Amino acid sequence: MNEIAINDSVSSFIEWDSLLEKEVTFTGMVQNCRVSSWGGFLILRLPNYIVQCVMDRNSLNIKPEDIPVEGCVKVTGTVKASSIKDKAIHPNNCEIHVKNIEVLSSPSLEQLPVDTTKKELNVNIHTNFDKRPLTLRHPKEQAIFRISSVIFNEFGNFLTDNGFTRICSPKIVKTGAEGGANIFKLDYFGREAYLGQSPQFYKQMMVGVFGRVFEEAPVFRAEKHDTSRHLNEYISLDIEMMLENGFMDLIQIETRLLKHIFEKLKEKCSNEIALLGIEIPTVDKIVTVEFDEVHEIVFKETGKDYRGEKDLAPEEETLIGEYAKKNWNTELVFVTHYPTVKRPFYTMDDSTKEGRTLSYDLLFRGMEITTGGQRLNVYEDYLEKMKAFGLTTELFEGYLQVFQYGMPPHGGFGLGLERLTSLLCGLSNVKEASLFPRDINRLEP
RNA sequence: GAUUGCAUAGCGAAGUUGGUUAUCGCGUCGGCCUGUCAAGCCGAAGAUCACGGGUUCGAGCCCCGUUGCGAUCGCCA
Repeated sequence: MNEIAINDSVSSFIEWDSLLEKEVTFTGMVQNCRVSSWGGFLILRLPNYIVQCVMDRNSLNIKPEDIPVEGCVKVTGTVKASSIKDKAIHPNNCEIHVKNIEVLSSPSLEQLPVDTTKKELNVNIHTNFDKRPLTLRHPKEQAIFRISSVIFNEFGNFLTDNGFTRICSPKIVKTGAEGGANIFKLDYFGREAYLGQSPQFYKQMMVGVFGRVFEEAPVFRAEKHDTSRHLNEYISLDIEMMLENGFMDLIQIETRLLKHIFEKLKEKCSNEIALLGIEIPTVDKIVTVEFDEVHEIVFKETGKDYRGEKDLAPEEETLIGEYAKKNWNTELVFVTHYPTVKRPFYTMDDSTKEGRTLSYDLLFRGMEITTGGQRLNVYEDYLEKMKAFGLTTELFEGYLQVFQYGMPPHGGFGLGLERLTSLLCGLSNVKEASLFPRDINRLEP
């Protein structure tokens, strides 16, 4: 038996200012190594930092040219003040003057398949994904996923602070949220099962327990879409809550949530924001527009007549995004009152507007990032609506039971993490905001 | 499922009307360089032009097929 004292030796946050002129030892990966006759510069990738080391050939135990890019090294040296221009390097106000470098490991390849040492990665999206374990090491790729990580965390932090309880619903399910189409089938001990396309049923059931719940988890879509805004597996940021004032409660809380996330991004990701050269919006108001109004605005502005269409075309979303930026000074537009026929059966109709629902999409920079709305909460209403939609109730018994037990007025929304990340980071394809994207062609790495 | 485009060295690209040895940048390798920050300078190696067939005196380039990939639509977040 060994009794070991607990310490913080694995903490990875470094008080650089307090280490000035002091000797330090760090283990890191070689991001880049620029060799010169007098020595050179070693750019070292540490947890949370990319730090510059200075090598003086005369006082170093090894030759700088023997240090391999993407090798792992243990360096010992003294922290000195500095002023570094490279935005990928942080901290940029100090550097380590090294005296000892131990190479712990080296790549086994003679030549790495892509060059991660330059300012831009400069690869096709296909190569980028094929060589993902390497390409993700590029500072700009790292930045995307640090931003994604903060969004994920702050989504949970904000909701937890506002009385929501985190839930983890099953991903192996008996039925999909829409009735069984376009979902991945799998063998479950000889029975047919599916990968969950949405936590919808479970988060509703949990509203009956906690009143306010959220979940951040993957969902699976078997649709053969092949576009720059679709993934077959993505992270869905979901909430579901009791409503006091109808579905406007959802729009209020989503706006406050995004405001919180954006403010935290500015606070925690200033290096990444500067490196990517992106702008995080300031949220200071809510702009809503009814579904039918969007068709009218698009018609008035462009002459393109989508009136009578039961959904928004991607072109319309882009146009209304531009229009909102120009005329309403906002990048976030809530489009409300979508047609009943285009919304799932659990969506509540607006009793004052024939054929329209108490639901909305949130468009950010002209792309849909959220669908939300008020749900039916009376058992008989479900039976009626499902009949009208041609759905049999048998497959949904496990779900529908909750409405027999009594349910409050409630609603929720789902936010696509990769879509939000890619729009914030100015990426041209949502897959670039997925670590290891799954699309119609890609199953690995 | 539909429309459209692309495939040239490890990576990213150029290649004219079909014409001799396929060009450039990065990376790699060798040499040089006292502070870089997409480091710099000199040199070298590296290509079955995706695969199969066809037209032609001659194909990276034109045609057909196959495979792989990108973009767009439907659908969605």
